[in-house]
Amino acid sequence: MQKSLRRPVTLKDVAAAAGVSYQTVSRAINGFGEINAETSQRVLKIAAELGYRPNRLANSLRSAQSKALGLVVSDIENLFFAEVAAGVEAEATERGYSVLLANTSEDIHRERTAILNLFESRVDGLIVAPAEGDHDFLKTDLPETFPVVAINRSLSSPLYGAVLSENRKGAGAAVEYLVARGHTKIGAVVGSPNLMTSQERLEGFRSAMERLGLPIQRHWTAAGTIYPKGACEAAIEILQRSDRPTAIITSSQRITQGVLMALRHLGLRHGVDVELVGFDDFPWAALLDPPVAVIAQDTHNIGRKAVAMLLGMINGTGEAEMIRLPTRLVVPS
Amino acid sequence: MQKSLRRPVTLKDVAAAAGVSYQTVSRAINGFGEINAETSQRVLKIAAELGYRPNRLANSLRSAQSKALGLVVSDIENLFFAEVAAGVEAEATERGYSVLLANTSEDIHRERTAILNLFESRVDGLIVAPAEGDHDFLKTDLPETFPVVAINRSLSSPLYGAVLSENRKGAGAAVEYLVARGHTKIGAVVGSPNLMTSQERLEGFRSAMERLGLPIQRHWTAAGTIYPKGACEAAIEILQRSDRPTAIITSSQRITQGVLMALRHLGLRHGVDVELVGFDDFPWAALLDPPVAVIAQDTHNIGRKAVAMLLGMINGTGEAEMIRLPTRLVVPS
DNA sequence: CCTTTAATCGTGAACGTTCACGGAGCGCGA
DNA sequence: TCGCGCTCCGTGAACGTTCACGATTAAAGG
Repeated sequence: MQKSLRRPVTLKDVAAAAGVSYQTVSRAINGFGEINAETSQRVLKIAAELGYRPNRLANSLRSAQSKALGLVVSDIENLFFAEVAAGVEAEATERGYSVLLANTSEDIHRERTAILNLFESRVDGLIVAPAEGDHDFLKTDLPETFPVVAINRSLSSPLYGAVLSENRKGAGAAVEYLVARGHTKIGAVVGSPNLMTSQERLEGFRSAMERLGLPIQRHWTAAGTIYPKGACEAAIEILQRSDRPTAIITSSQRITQGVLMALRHLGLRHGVDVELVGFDDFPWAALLDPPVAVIAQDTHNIGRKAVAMLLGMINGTGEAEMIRLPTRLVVPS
Repeated sequence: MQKSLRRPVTLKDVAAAAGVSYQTVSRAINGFGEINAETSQRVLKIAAELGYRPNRLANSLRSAQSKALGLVVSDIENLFFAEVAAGVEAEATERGYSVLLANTSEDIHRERTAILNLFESRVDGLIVAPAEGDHDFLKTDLPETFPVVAINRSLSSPLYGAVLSENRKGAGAAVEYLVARGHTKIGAVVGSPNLMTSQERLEGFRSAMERLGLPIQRHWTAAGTIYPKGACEAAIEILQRSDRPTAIITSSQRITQGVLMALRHLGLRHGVDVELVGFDDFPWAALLDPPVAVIAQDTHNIGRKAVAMLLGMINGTGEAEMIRLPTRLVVPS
C-alpha cells in the first residue's frame, strides 16, 4: 500500500501487518515448512502490498550460504572472457546465484587480493581465469575444501576443477585445414610460453605436423606475450626471414591481431602472402579481406559448465574434475 | 598458526586467543576507535596467525551498507560495455567496493528482475545501462532515493545520474572528417530509433550537415536494430539505390559490422566505393583494408565517472547529474 | 588527597534472517 | 473420556559484526 518508511520493510513489519509471527512470514516467503495455504496467500499479499524485499545479507549470514559466486577474470576486455562471463552470468542467474565480478588485468597480485576480497564477501565458490604465475596462495588463503573452478587454464591441483578447450585437437584441426589448402610451410605464434594454452596449442600444432610428415622449423614458431604488440614483434621475426612460412597458426585473438599488424608492417597480405588461422572467433574475422578462418572455442558453454561444476561442488552433488570442450573450425564462406 | 577448524575464524576466536574482548579486536582490524597501539599490533598479529578474514556479510548487515554496487549491463559481449565494465570494476575496487554483475541481453524484463535481485543483495547503489523500454518500474521497485547512475543512455528522471558521451559533437566531427575528405553525399545508419544514442547521434549528423550546407536525403538514413543483422539489412536498402551516398556514418560498432556485411554482400568496397566512419573504437579498425576511422568513446572513464558519481550519491558528498564525456575521432595512420 | 579528564577497554543490544524446538488445537480411535 | 498424532504456528537462540554505551585505569589539576 504505502512505503513511506525510510527504513526498508522487514519480515517483522509484514508479520505485524498480518497479525502472525515473523516465522510464519518466513515460511510463506520461502514456500517452505508447514503452513496453511490460506495463511500463506494472505501473508504474501500483504508482503507484496508493503513492498517487502527479503534481505539477502541476513539470509546469507544465518544460513551460511550467500548464493553468490565470484568470477575472477584476467581480462574482461578480451572478447573471449567477455563471452565466458556472459555464460557464467546466464547460468548463475538461472540457478538463483549472483555473480561478483573481479578483473585482474593478468596481474597475479591483483588476482590474489581479488580472491581474498571475494572470500570475505563469503561467495559460495569461485570461478577463476588464472593469471600467469604461482597460485600457491590459494592453498593458504582459502579453506582446504573451498570450491574453485578454473577456466581457460588449469590450476595444477586436483582439488580445483577446470573447464578447458580441446586445445591440441583444435590446433591439429587448424593444421589439417591449412594442409588441405596446400600449405606445407606452417609456423605458429603463441602467447607467453609459461601459459598452459600456449603450450597445449603448440603441442597440438607440433604433433599434427609430425603426423602429416611436415617439417617443423624452430624459427617458424615464436612465443611472445598475450598482447598484440608482443605478438607483432614475434611475428616480424618470423616473417622477415627469406624462408618464411606460407601459413601461421596463432593461439588467441589478440595474437592474431598482432600477426596481422606485422603483416601490414611488412607490406604483406594475409590470405595471399601468408595465410592465417587463429584461436578464438571474433566478429570481424568474416569482414577482413580476405576473411580468415578461426578455431572457435565454445565460450558460453565454458562459462555455463564452470558454473554447473562449481554448484555441484558447493552442494556436494558433484566434484572437481577437468573437462574439455570441443573447438570448432570456422572457415569463411 | 593452525586453521584446523572447519568453521571459519571469527572475531571471537581471535579475541579468545588474544585475551581481549571481540570489540577490541574489531577496533584493531578496522583501525578505528580508541585502542592502544601495542594492543592493536598484538591482536593483528594473532589475527594474521589464525588466518582471520572479516565476514563482510555480518559487517554489511549491521552497518547497513554492503560496500557493493550493482552493474547492470545490456550486453556484456559488446566490447563497449566490456570496456565500461572494466572501468567500473577498477574504480570500484580502488575505492573498496565490490561489483555485482548482471547481464540483460537488451531485455527490459530481465533488467527488472536483475535490479530487484541486486536490491535484495543490498547493493549500495546501481549502475545501469538501460535496455530499450519503459523504466517506470524503477520508481515503484526501488526506494525513492536509491542511488542509480545510468550509462550510455539516460533514465529520464532527475533522481538518477547519467554518464554519457557527447554524441552530437562526435557525430558532427565525423561529418566534418568526411567532408574534409571530399564527401558531400553522406548517409547514416543507426540503431533502434527509440534509443537515445541513435537519436542524438542522428541529430548531430543532421545539424552538422545543415551547418555545412550539405543535402540530407531521407533515404540515405536508416534506423535498424542494434545488432549487425538488422543494420546490414538497413544498409542494403540504402546502398542499392542508384544515387547511393559515398559515405556513411554509423552509431555503434555492431552497426559498423552490419554495414560492412552489406557492402560485402553488394560487392562494394569500403573506403573505395563507400567510406565509413562509425561510433565506438575496436581493435580491428586499423586492420581492415583499408583501415576505417572511428569515433572513440572514453569507455573506461565512463565506467569510472559513473562509479565516482554513484559513490558521491551514496555517501552524500555528491548528487545525481548528467555528465558527458568527449569523444575522439581516430583516423587511420 | 580528592576530583576531573583522557585513554583504553568491555558489555549488552541490535541488524534481519533461519534453525531447532515447543506448544496449541483438532480429529480420531479405543 | 482419554490419549495419540498430525497440522499449524510461535518462541528463543544464533549467525558475525558494529553501535552506543558504561566501566576501569592512570594521569593531571586543585
